[in-house]
Amino acid sequence: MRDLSEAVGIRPGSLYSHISSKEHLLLGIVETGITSFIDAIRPVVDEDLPAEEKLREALRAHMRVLDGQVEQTRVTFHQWQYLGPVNRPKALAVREEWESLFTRIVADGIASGEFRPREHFRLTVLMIAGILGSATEWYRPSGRSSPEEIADAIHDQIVGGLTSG
Amino acid sequence: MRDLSEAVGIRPGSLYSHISSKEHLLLGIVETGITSFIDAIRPVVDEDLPAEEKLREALRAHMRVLDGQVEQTRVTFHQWQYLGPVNRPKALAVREEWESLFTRIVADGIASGEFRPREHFRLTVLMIAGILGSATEWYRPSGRSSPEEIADAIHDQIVGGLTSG
DNA sequence: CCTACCGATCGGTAGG
DNA sequence: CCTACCGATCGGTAGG
Repeated sequence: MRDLSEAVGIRPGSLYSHISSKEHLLLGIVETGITSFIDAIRPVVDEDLPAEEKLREALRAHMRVLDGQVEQTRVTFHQWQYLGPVNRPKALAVREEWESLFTRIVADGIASGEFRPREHFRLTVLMIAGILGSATEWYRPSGRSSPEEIADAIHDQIVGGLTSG
Repeated sequence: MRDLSEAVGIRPGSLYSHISSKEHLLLGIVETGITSFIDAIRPVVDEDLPAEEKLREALRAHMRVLDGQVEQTRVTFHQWQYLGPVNRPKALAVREEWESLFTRIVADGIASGEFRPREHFRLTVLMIAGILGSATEWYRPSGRSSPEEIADAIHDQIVGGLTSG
């Protein structure tokens, strides 16, 4: 909180006329962080597109948002676990809403026959979420690959695998 | 450190006749943690097997080690970032050694023609690492799926993708 | 391994 | 938004 107050140019104690507690501030960062991903991806999910295209556009939307807020996303994806028993469930609820968007894309794709049926279908979603979560760590906005290039490489890997394409 | 001392049944200050500092203790946990994965996976990489089989066995080895030490692995994969500038590079070096095992499997598979060539080949390794890192969060040893089942589902997804198999 | 303690830092508040 | 401060907790040490 001292670092924070210095960054915004006020005294440590004065922060508390803007926020109610350190933890509530963290919750806010996490909630608005995930919400920005949800807002970017949901329109894609609602579109009338083949599942494969939907997944590609959803991944692109994700990477574009990440590109614009890497630091907040690092907090969003990894620091919610330090919330207390009152606020952690709130953060988890929003996170599950985000995950459910990918669940819908994959489930619809299987239902329509575009994707092959999978025994551990929930695992596929966990893997996509895991890849995007880890991308938060290694993605650099200043890197040589654009958000879209990275998104398409992820898409290609998830859809085509190592053998086909 | 107070929690820790209580858990082992000695006074807080007495910990320091066993360890030199809190951070050095963390480094030890991280280093031995990753090393146990490396030790389990390296023999597989050195075997004479098709790349696809190598990847399957490496993933199984990983999930078996994870199954035996979930808590230590959570520290290993996520808490090394809290090490200072002196010790973080040491932890990163071991982590990169772990990652390099998967790099070799994928690179060999591409070289032998078993896997299709990929533009962003390093990305594939980052995705595998990301999936295994996230598995640390959702894997439950008491769950209905064995380590091998999970490993094979991950293998199936990475190799076959969503469409072929 | 214990007793006793240190200085630093933490989130947060009272009163203006 | 500031001054001034609180009690709690932190990693760690001296001396036995």
